[in-house]
Amino acid sequence: MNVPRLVDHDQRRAELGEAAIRVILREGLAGVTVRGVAAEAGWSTGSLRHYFRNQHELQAYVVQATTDTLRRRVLPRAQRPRTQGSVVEQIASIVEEMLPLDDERREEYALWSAVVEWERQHPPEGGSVAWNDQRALHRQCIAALRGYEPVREPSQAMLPHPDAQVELWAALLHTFVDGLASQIMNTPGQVSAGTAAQLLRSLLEAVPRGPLDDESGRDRP
Amino acid sequence: MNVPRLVDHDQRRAELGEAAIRVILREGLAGVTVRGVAAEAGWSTGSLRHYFRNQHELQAYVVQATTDTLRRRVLPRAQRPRTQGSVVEQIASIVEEMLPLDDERREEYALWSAVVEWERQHPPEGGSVAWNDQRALHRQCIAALRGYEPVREPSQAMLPHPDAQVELWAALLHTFVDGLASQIMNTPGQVSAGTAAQLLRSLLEAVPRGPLDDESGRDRP
DNA sequence: CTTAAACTAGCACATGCGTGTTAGTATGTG
DNA sequence: CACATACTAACACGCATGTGCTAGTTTAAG
Repeated sequence: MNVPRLVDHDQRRAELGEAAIRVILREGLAGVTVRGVAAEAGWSTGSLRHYFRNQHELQAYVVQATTDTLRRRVLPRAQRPRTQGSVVEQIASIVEEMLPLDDERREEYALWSAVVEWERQHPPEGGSVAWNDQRALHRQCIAALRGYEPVREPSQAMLPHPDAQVELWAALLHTFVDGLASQIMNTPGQVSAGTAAQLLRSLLEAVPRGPLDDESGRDRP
Repeated sequence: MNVPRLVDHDQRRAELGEAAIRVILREGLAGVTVRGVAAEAGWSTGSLRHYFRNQHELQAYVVQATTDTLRRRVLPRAQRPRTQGSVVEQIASIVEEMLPLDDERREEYALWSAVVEWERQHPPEGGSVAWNDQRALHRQCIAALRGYEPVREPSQAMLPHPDAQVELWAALLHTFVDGLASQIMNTPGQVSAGTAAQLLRSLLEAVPRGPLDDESGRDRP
């Protein structure tokens, strides 16, 4: 039987995905058009459409690829051990990985925004992936701030923490960080990276310490 | 001398502005196209372009009109006196006027978003009007929470408060409220109006009370 | 080498956009 | 009534988009 050239579809889609991510960084999710991505990848639209039947499929794939990329890049960075500075300083440096404070993280934030935009237009059934990931991260941070050991299995952080104060302050911090990121991007003239970092630390200082925490009075005489 | 029919340009522009606001509510600022607004108003594009030379002029006018409308609608509502409930409850009900908790305020939030989007693309020289208005509101709220009398002149609230803690917590609250609004709109499945209201109250409870406040221990036995 | 299948490149069509132009209409003064 | 002017409606052009279609090219089995 005759068999023609075979192409690894998954690999071609991945190539297209990378081109599409570059387009998102330049023009946002709305710029992810069939023509635009094909041009960015150096293909013709006809070729592209052998791997994505229409724009919707293309965007859906790109959003999925973006989510995976972000999870691989940001979450591990937030989990790398930090030994310097006070507890607040350590937690702050973790949370800052989610904030658009420099070019690299501004790019990542633009990618998160594209995911959020897509999820707003096409609500996923199991709830927002991006939101749940970020909530888990903040939950871990607040738990650490209150003296709890980090969980071993990352999947455990997806579940509510038994300490209700951890849940509450994780929500407060998560909301605050979202607002901080949004203000840095939308009104950079009013909120600089420096003020954002300061505000973050002020909020963390206000988190009530847990009964297990032995550093509550650390900086006081 | 012959004088043809005269039309009140300002009034026509205002008519167009109202149509454009309806378009923003339906499709966002990007939906404010010459054709789209003309159709919404029941005009032809040719007529519309006698009052707005191009799309930029149209959008600039609409953003200005929207800002004015919002200032007239939201700010006074936040200033109406509240006598029931604890201080936290009173402040919460003021701040909630800024949150997209019901259909009316969701509409207003969509309009604010359009203003922010415009200001991001065309940064105003004196800083973001929307941002400064909101910061002043939150400053007033925190000041009240710490026992200060409300200022007489609304323009005074645009200046920093002498109490540094007021400035700090106004910034924290402002950021938090922005995040809350963004989460309600972007991930409504995760953050409902009810949880948002609860989170707001939890944050307000955490604001340190000022030396002038005589209600600090109000709810304690 | 032949050939069937997979792939590629490009074109065509319909739609929607901003904007410029132009013919036609309404209106108030003379 | 006549007319100059403001206004209205419609069209035309160029551009970008999504999507369907088709002729040509590559590849590997027979």
